[in-house]
Amino acid sequence: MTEKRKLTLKDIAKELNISVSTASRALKSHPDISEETIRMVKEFAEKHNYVPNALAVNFRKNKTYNIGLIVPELVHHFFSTVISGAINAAKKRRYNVLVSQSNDILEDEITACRTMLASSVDGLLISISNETLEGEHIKTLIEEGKPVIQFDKISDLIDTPKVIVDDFEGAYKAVSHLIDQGYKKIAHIRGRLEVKNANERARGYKKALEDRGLEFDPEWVKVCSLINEQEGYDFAKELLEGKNPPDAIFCITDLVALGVLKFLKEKAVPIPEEMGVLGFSNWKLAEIVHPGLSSVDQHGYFMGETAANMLISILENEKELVNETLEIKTDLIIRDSTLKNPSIC
Amino acid sequence: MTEKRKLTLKDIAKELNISVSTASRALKSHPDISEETIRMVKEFAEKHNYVPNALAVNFRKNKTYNIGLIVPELVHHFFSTVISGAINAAKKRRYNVLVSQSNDILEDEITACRTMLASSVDGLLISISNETLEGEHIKTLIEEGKPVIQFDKISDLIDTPKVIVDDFEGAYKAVSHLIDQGYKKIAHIRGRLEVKNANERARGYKKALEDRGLEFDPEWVKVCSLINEQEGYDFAKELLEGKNPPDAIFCITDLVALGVLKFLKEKAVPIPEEMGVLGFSNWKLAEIVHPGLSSVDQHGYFMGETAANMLISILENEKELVNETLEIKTDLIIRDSTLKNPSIC
DNA sequence: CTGTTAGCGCTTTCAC
DNA sequence: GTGAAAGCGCTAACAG
Repeated sequence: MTEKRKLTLKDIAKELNISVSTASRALKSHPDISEETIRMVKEFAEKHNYVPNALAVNFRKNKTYNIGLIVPELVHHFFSTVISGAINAAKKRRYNVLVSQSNDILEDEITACRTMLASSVDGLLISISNETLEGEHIKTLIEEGKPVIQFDKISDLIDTPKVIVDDFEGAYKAVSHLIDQGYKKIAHIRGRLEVKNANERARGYKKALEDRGLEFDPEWVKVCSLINEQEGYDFAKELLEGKNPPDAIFCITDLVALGVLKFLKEKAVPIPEEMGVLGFSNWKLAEIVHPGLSSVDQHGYFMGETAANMLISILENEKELVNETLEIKTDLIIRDSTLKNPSIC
Repeated sequence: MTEKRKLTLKDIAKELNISVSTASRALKSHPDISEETIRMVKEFAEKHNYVPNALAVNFRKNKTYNIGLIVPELVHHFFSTVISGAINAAKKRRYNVLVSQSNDILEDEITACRTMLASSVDGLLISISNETLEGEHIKTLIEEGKPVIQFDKISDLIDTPKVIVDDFEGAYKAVSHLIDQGYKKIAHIRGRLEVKNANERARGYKKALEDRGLEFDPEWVKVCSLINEQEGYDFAKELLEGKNPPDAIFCITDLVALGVLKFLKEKAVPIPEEMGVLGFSNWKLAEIVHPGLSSVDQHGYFMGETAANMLISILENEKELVNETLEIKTDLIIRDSTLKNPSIC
């Protein structure tokens, strides 16, 4: 590194025979300073390529213009979409985003929070790990005066503003659509019992069945733990080979639905005629797979933007910190995997 | 925000009737300080939950322990994998990563670089946009004393250390595999002519054909611009309907290969028997799609780790800044889409 | 309109 | 072993 010593205000002041404070004010076009001095200083600064020392400014102002963002997994279509939205929103307001991942491990999440704090972000956006409950590490951040906003995977035990997807409504819409299409025996491959999003989706599923007076068989609810393709495949097998096989399967996420599709294709079950399949998240793969997978879009990009803007508004004191919860509505994306009866759509 | 005033060294010093410098040194177990003072200070700090003011430390040391990372696109399997690797590697060495994206737009990349500089990262990892050529904005960073490392999408006009994938070798191995499988007329749907990675892959393709004395027809080379599924679909159509249809297609990336597969399935061309299809990048979808898509794995996670470690080594002065280029070898992942002749594998 | 001064919190040299 | 003091670069209150 050439490490060309950087020009400071002091240098400018000395060079122009003015004081440091005058130079500082001139660069900000402070009203006290004469037009001429301002011009002179700015010209000099421009010419010598003066860049204020950000570290010093941050220190002085006690602000970094960095916000932290922690997700369970980075290589994940939904989360990377959220990150993308958050970064773009932050960029517009001259904030940078420090990204970290917990790998769904509490220990890693705690470390990430600590490093964030140490490298002094002004605030934090977090989607918690499956293992997080009380979130002492998050409360610590808040106590240190760093505002925190939770998004997507949240804990109600941690009192912060929240941006979430309306999972209940998404599931309700999805299952209602299956019913509209004429499916009568709808199964649900759900997520873990301790995870809020999974519970909300399951609740939406149940409610839709109830509201429409459809049969419900507890055997139709399967609980994933890893939430991967293999589980989808295995549960599809279990469901189809059970005593009371369903005629549609609503899956906690697209990846699981993919496993279901795979099993059905192997068994040559016609989709959507004899079995409807519906996913959640509307990943790229839902569009790509064959037949196209109907899914619930969670608007991840918008979620990222919203959470970032919320945080920045708080940081800029545009807005008081109230622990509101913002629910983002989902969109049902209908594709071939549930279009048994296209006319009804 | 409650903004509980933070404990400073001065507070500790006053409380314990020692000087600030002693307190500072004690916390670092400086050899000059007596065991007892060290114990006392540490105990007090622990008890009162002292956290050093990172801003002040950074300012003093002229170092932030943040590194910047700019990619063309965040919602992209390969890049998010790289980011994941970089973040995890950085975390191990107590660095944080500031992530930004250029959307493949030069203007956005310049802005990102500027904001990075302003929020004072210690160094930068960058994969440039398709529009970047001279990279004045990157040179500026280097002049400001911030080391930069280019990865994946690089420009030889910008003199920095680089971490890249051995695209030539990857393509060469891929095409050689097709030849081994008995394919004789191998087409290539390639990327843009101005993009280095695309050229390297095309070079590998050509070389493999030459080395094995296979036919080459210029009609077999199609140039993508958007590099998406639709282009794959369209070019597959063109190729199959051409005068001299190929019996295998090597695609610049998995997404394009997916379009090819789609067309072939529609036309009921048996894969791999009558047409081999090979992708590049080994995205999740290659594994998921049916039939499984053979692809070239670029080891994105390792690339991210490598680039981050390289940068941090420079920042920590463990290593001189030499503008070496590190080439990561690819792995050919063979799946059903090219397994015409499994015995040979 | 401009300069002087103090200080942000921490590290580090130098002196005792 | 410990303390005093200077200073990193910038901002801002206060004084003229």
